[in-house]
Amino acid sequence: MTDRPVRVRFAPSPTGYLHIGGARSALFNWLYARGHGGRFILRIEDTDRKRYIDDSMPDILAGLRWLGLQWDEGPEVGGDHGPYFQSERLPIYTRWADWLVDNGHAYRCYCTEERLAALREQQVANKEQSGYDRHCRYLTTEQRAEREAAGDSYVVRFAIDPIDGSTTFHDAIRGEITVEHSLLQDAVLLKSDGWPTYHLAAVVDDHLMEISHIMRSDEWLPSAPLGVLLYAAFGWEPPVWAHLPVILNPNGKGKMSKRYTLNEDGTSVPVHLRDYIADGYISEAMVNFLANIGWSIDGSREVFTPEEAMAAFSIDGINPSPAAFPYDKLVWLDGVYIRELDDEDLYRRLLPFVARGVGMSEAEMAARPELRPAVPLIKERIKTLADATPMLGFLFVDGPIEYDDPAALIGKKMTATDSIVALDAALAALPEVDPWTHDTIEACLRSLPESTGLKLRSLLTPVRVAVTGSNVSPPLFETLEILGRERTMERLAVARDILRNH
RNA sequence: GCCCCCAUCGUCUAGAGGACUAGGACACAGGCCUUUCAAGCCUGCGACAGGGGUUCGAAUCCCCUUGGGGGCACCA
Repeated sequence: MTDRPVRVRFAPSPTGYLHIGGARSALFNWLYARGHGGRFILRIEDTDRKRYIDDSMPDILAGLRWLGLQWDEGPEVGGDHGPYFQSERLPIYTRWADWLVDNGHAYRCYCTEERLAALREQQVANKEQSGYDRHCRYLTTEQRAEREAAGDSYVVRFAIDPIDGSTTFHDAIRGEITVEHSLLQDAVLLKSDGWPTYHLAAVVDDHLMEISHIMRSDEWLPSAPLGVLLYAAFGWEPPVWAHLPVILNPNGKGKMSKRYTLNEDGTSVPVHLRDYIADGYISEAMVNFLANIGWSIDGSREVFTPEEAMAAFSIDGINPSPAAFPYDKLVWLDGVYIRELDDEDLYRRLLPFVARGVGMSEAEMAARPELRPAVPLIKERIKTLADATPMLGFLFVDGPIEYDDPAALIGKKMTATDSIVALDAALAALPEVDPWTHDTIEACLRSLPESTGLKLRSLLTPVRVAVTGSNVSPPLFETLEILGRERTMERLAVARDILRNH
């Protein structure tokens, strides 16, 4: 069963934005395809018209592309096993549903939703096992004809056989798994609107698209035997099954929700890939990070390329246990990748983030001279692209900057007078600096402690706060060079005056 | 409630009966470096859920308990 050409798929349903867990499933499939000379197929499972969301599909495609998970067949790419939207395959499903009915593996069920609801209610009240009672499975030929003549709507249900049996199949990650048929019910295959349910559509498509390995989320595990039974009823060669462990909330409680979840400290952690993109994580780090959840390249490496991952990836190397989302590691890893970027690359990625952060257009930001030289200064200080804005915002203020708390101008273990002395000294010395470069500035400021009697730290703190508005900043001398002499002098003077009137 | 799955540091993980004094990473703590903050380097803290077996020998195999997760739709 593994000697078939490798063809794997990611089959999202356009009912929401690309979920971080979905992204991981896609990545694992992609890694497997790439590592085994196989094909990675993208199929859109849009058979639920009630939950369909318009901008979901574009988001999913954009997310996969952002991660670099190019699909070999699917939307916008085509392929010879299409169409790749289930909504365009309806005749195929009805045809195979009819085939099952004709061959005694499925039957038409005319039960109304009201009857089903009442049945469920009764079962709950009697504390019986809930599930369809197979009422329509045993209808006589006459009864069926009557229903048909009346034009009653129906669904097609799979006839689980035997009713009291069980099905065992092999999961490539967990080994043998057995499920009692009583849990499976006579599942609906075709809804009354003529559209297929997941069970029918996925099996038919996986077969027709010649999918060799099904790697999908854990939550399908209990119903996997239904798929196995369906393959058997059709007489088709089943694929290799592998159920990926779910990703839990960062606190380990419950799977990552559909929307937002709480971090240990009560802050929210995004669950959609688009939010991570917006927060300034870079794609290379995200791919590496995702590959480390439920799988590892070996016991000692955390950082590796996609090429290394695809070469090493194997299904039986997947850890079967659910994993809490290691958010802190993502932050760290993103910093690692940012530090490895060359300055020009990082500049290009930073541009839109900083522009938006300070309220400029990208064109305006691109025209400003400050950002490019500032990149090497913040490279090892940021964890995400978005971190750059609070760190560099002061460079893009043209007038005087505001100090939330003038007391910040006074360093620890310093007096207001000390700060005024420091600022006056800088104000007096800096005009002499020529040319205005970080090392001439540094030489100038380093000579000041001698005349003022202040320590270098005490001298630089008021200058730093005066110029950047914060006691945390990029390296000061380089910062002053980028800011320019004029704005530097202006801010020092304003700060000194504030302190005098303080 | 019933069914399925899972179980190594706080977290992500390595480990497929002897190489385990249980390795790596994040986080955390301390130190070095230092113009702030980072980055970097060093050190430290820290786990085989519990109980029974099997075996000369168990983190590794089996059983039970406990805990966690998932599933029981005309959703995927």
